[in-house]
Amino acid sequence: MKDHISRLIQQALQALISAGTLPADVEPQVQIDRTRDRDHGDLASNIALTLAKRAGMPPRELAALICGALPDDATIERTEIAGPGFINFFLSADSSQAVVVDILRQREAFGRSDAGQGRKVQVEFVSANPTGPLHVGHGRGAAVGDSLCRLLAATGWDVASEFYYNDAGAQIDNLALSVQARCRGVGPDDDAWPQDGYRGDYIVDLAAAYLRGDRVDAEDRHVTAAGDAGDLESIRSFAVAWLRREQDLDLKAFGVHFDVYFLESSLYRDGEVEQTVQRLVDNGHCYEQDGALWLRTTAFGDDKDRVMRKRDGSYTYFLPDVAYHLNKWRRGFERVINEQGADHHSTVTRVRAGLQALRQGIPEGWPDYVLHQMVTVTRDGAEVKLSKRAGSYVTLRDLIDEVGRDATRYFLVARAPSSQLTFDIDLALSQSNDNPVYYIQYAHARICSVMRKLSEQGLDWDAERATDQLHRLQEEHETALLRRLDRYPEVVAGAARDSEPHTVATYLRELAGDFHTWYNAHKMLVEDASLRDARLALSEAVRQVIANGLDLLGVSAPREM
RNA sequence: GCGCCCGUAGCUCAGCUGGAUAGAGUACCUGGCUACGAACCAGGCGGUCGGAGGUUCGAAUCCUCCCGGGCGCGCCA
Repeated sequence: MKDHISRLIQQALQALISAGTLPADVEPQVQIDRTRDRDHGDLASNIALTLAKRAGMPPRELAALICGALPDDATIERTEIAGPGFINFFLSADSSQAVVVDILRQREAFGRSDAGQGRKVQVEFVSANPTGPLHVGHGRGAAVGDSLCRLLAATGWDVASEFYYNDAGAQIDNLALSVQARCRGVGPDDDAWPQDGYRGDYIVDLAAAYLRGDRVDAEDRHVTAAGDAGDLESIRSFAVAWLRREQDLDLKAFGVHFDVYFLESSLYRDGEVEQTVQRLVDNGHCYEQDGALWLRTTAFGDDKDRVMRKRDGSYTYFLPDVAYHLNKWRRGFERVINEQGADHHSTVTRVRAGLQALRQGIPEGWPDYVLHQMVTVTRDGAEVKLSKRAGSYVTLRDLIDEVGRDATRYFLVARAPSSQLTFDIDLALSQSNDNPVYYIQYAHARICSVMRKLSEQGLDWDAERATDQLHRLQEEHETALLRRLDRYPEVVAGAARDSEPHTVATYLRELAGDFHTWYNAHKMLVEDASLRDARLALSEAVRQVIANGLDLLGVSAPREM
């Protein structure tokens, strides 16, 4: 609807330009806003305000000219010039109810678009190293990243999700040593326990599984334990596979899928790290100092230069990161979104600087980053900091087990990633209207239930009768509900464009609220039977949009609760 | 000290690339169940948008400075 009005204004402006009223070189960016106040109509444009100066006339005068030049169109009931020069559009009743027909025709496709035009986008998220169970922060990354994938797919992008992990660095050595110590009966509090060794009960389970000679089949690797506590190499590969499997199970329980698991070690194996160093050196951006090889990232906006190759000859994590992103670029992703915890924000400038230094024609702002802030978990008003299994942090598994997948996903995605998030376990558990996810799911279940009950009484609604009655849905609550439904495609498009899945969560809470309000005012059986079909059609449209929206968040839409 | 994020109603948070009288939930107050889901609804109370300047027709939104909180500043990842 917004686009439609926008086109009409464009036509009016063209007409004014042809008539010589407006200079020919104006390039109007027509902006249409939803009005907040019903008195201001349905849609409003500030076009006259922004063009007034160029046109050399007062905004209200220009607004009147534009209104006069608008082509005749059935969707516009009337226009009004208000305030400093806004043009308010009052849409005809028929046009606002048309959204119901649209939704019922398009079903799952309602809200989807082809904005991405099949272009390739990659979303990398979670990317936890296999040194322990996933924690709440990973959970936030998983919820946000997966919803981004769903949103991008829904808006016409060719999406690939990816999980990147380091299976060979110092952290993994540390893990292997911890498990080895445990295999030998050493405890975390003993003197023989490795420095900075991993604590947490999972090390105990891991050691036991290793000694038993378990076989692990993870998403991307399969390993059988040697069972020999002296074989550190074997322990290492087993521990990595074992923890990867545990993470996979958590992600699966969370409803999150990855198309590709990318190993940092493969960059070394395939020579891509070496090639990257060589190219950087050849491009003249490197220098040696204190026995290390540095990259002059300050030439690309970083605040200090970075070491690529340490004195001992090994590479810092920074270099494989650059090699990894070059690899992504070569795979043809014109858009890449890296979803990470904000504690890694310093890598953003660094990786982009490294990519610029490669001179491969990679755009300056590539790749995109979505950085999420910290998550704190509270119960009974106090912060929860520990879990038995992981020791020092709350695991994703803890939350899924305690409050369920749906509530966990909703809560972790419902806030802007840039804001810190407090996960209130008591709220997530409560099955009441306090809890937004239950409130939304309840609306869906309630509609299904109503349809079932009416069907049992032989009162199924009829699409033709509904279409005939629709124009009579003009009561205040129904108008609000219809307007809300009409906004859904814009919400989805905006959430995908700006990488802000939380706007979908907010929208659904509001839609559910509008529905409950409206429904309670119009019980279908007792109210005007001549409107029943239209009202049931509207209910079904609401149900469909809730289902579509929840699907984008990876939250289920239950038919009964 | 430097960089990034945040500061909006008592509380938890929205506020769409600047737009009209700043919104929602919750809490609190007042009303509403012989009804297809009351897991609900109607109304009320509640904010100098952290502070001060600036940009402009217009600023919670953009710029500068200050205050407060978080995170990061390693030849760790």
